[in-house]
Amino acid sequence: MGGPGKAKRGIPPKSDFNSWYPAIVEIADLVDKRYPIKGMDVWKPYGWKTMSLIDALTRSQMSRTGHEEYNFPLLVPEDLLDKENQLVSMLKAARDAGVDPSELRMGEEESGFEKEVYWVKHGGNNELEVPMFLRPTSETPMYTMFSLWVRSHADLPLKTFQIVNTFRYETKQTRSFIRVREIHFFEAHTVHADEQGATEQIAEDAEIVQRLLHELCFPAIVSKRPIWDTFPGAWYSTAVDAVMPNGRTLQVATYHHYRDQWARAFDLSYEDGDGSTRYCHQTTFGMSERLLGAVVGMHGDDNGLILPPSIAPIQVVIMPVAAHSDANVMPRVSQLATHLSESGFRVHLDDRDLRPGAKHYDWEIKGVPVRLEIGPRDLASGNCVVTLRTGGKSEIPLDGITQTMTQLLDSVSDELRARSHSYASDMIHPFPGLMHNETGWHLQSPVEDGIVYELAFDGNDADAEVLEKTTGLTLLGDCVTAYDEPVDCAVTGKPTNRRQHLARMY
RNA sequence: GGGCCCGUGGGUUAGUCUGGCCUAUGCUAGAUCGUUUGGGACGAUUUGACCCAGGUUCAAAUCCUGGCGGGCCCA
Repeated sequence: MGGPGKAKRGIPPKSDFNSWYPAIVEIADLVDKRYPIKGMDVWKPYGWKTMSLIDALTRSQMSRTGHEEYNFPLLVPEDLLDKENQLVSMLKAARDAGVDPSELRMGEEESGFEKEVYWVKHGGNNELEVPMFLRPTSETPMYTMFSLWVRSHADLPLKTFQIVNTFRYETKQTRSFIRVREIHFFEAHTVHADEQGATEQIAEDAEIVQRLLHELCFPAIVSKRPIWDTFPGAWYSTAVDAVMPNGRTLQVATYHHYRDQWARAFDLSYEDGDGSTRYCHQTTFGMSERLLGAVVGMHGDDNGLILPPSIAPIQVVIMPVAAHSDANVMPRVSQLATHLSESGFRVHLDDRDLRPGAKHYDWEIKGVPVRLEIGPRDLASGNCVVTLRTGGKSEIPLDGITQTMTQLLDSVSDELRARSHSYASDMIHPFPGLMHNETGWHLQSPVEDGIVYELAFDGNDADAEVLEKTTGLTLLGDCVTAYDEPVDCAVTGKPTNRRQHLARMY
């Protein structure tokens, strides 16, 4: 039998997030994890459509802001890495010369991506003279070409993007959409005449992210990463972190201001109006299927996914009810499906010969925002029965159904935003504070699992390590919304407006 | 980087410690037929598994070694 309280298709409760998440991505038919390579899932049609709709939102933002889509090769010859290494050592020299050593974290990687790339060393049976690697990101291949394309100030700004697969040889535990080896990656790369142009681009990126988050219906913490977490070659990096239900943060987007550091390494320069040669300034903006991971984690519940209407492959599922008892039901239902579909909604007609309950559960697991049913009773009354995935069931008139549908979908989006905003802010608590005595630094009260802590922090790297060591958490960096009034720094005690967060990161 | 655990039909699970009675259990999913159908239907029939390679042994799902795959914890 199985009453209402029973486990449904083996979905663990969402409160057990570490079990719920991996189960739901497969039960909802987003991916199949059984492909025999760790961290490489098969995208199934439902998951791929959802991701494609996220990509479509991204593409529309790119088009609105004048970026053009490119598609660069997957393979990169090894010798191009030399330029990247050159850049890293240049930066290191610059740091050693001019940067306060307290801002540097010891034992930093010098080799960049080298340890986490996949190598192609053979062509057929022959060993390649120049080995190639699979792109972990596309700075190297793209900037090689940019330096050929950019000649004069008239070529600038160059605003490009691509949505491609990138590869990283992860050795840590992988999770669908969150930590994978083949990454479905969006990367925008722009080239500007000067620092100001690049800075404006960063502001545009920030705005694009906010628009996307609005459509995906969840909030995020936007922080300028600490120096030691800055992307190699970047002047500074800004990261967008979603707070997942278990309190861990998930970095869903980053944008980097490179100034002219990469341009110097790749000899990317242009002739200015006055005939002088200048180095370009660049930015990068990256996102991935982690956006989908955040959507899944943020909105789902014990019954399955809940997809925001903006990216739901099926926005409304229509099903006949008791069609066996009235031959007029089916024609009416398919007519309605056609009507809604022609009005621009993503519609699915579920005319499978199953009992209604079985269908209901199917579409709940898949997170379809609106379900619409028509049976003999509705035929008589001119109504249909509407159920929202966020809750609530009502009868509505079939007259004016397209306007009603728009409102219903909007109300689902609004409800998702309200839920995720209140949930995320519930998970952010004030930092309990530190005290110092002869045995060192101690927390004034222990940190809880699954909580993101907010604090004022104005210290250097050594101070940050105190925070990270005592809490076991990671500092996200300077939140873009600072405190209005100065607050005492959690370590140094100096008043500061710098608002930061400590969290366990994915 | 260090430590620990696991691998049985599509999914999940019993059996592994103590080798034989395993021709491998339950649930779920799948197939066929019939009865059903406004929130997970029922009956009958049926398909389907010991990760791979070695080793120990009269005998290996079970013990040993390695590989591959998966998971957990700590820095």
